[in-house]
Amino acid sequence: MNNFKNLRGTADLLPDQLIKWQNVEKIILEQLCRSSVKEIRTPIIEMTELFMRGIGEGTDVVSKEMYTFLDRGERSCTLRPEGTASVARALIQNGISSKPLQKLWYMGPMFRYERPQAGRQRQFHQLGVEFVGYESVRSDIEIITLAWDILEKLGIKELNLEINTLGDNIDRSNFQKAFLKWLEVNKNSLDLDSQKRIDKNPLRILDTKNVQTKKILEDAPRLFDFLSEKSVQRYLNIKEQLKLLKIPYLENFNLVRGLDYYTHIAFEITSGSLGSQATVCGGGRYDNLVSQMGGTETPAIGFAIGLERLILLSGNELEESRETDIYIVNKGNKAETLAMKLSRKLRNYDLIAELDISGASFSKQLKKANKLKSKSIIVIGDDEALKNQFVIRLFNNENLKNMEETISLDDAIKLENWLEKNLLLKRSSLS
RNA sequence: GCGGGCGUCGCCAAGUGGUUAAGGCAGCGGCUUGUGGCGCCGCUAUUCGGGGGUUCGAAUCCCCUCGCUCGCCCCA
Repeated sequence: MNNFKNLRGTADLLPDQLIKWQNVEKIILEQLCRSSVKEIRTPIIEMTELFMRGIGEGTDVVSKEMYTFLDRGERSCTLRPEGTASVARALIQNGISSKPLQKLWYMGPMFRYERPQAGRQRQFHQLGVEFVGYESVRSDIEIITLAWDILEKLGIKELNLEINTLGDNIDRSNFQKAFLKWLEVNKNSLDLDSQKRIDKNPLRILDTKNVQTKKILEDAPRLFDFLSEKSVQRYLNIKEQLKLLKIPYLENFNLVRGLDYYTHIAFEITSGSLGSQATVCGGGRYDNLVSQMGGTETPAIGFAIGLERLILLSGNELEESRETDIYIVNKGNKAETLAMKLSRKLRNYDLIAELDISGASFSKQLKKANKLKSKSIIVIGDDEALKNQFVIRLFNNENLKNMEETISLDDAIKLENWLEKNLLLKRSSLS
């Protein structure tokens, strides 16, 4: 067993699985298109510095999960762990002030160096959507609605939307001061993990999973009490609009999220049926990221959906692929040439026409057609080829001996009539 | 980084110290070289993740190692 294997935490996606992926992606893309969100593609590797500054050095993602290496020029490079920082970089670099309002999406692989487990891999895929330049509450709502609708269009049930607000920078630093004071007093009652976070990233202590710490935190100062009037109003406004749109949500004051750049609204959509990796979508507002990275002051909001988890949640009705319309059985020199010409012709009708190129016997080719559940077959041997003809026949299991028809290669009308009658080909698609 | 579980054919899977390692699915060939469902017949692991040890003898016991998987942390 000295064969090659894929790297830990990576996965091959085989043709059978990809049917579902493609169907899911198609539904997503349609919804994005209808919402007038445009695609952006950025490189999957960036200089390490970008993520350290963009995401924050104190975050878990940066401090212990980055897939980082030196390239041949000794530059530190990192496989992107998420998309937002790259998008911000790309916009700044390409002149954000000339296009101050942009609704963007991207889809592709992301990398996080962690121990893999159910619903978590080192290479995984995300759909990300970013509304850049938008600061209104309506853009918050539009983003949440878009995420919600995509999940709904995919037929996913039993989802929970959790929301929280983190306020703006000033709110947060006011809270942090008070919180740190409280932490000093209560430090020793916290679990070890949380103690370590006091210096690195105190906010994250809020969403600890440690039951003991959770209980103690109940007496800690609350971020919400430190919000300015304006921030509170903003949050109340969001809740009101969600109610108007009948999008159910839960408030979770401990929802902090792992990336440093969030401000105001933060949200997650989770599903109980995903096991311990419950989050399928996470997002929030990041009004300071662009300016922090050297761009002009630009508010923005976005979310990311984990595609692997999404696939896990979507129903198996999405596993069905388009069936073969016509399987072309052919053998013999003349027949093979004719079959090639014919297959190209048929594909112009937007039919799935599979040309058998195995060279196997007629019997084998027919068995293959049967296994593929092809709706119809065409048979061409040299006998037919000599007369420039082929035999076409419906191919279903109820009637073994279906009526077949012999058609001349040049008789387009007869062929089209047959296709229209038997394969429900629409006249309008004929060319 | 830390815990638990598991590694027998492409996939599922029996075997738990004794001559040739069940079976099913898939694949290939045939019955039927030019006409498909079903059926029947045959083929497909000198080898049990890898290495070492114990033993007359190991897939089965011991040690090491690698891999997978689930959970913790965190996230998509």
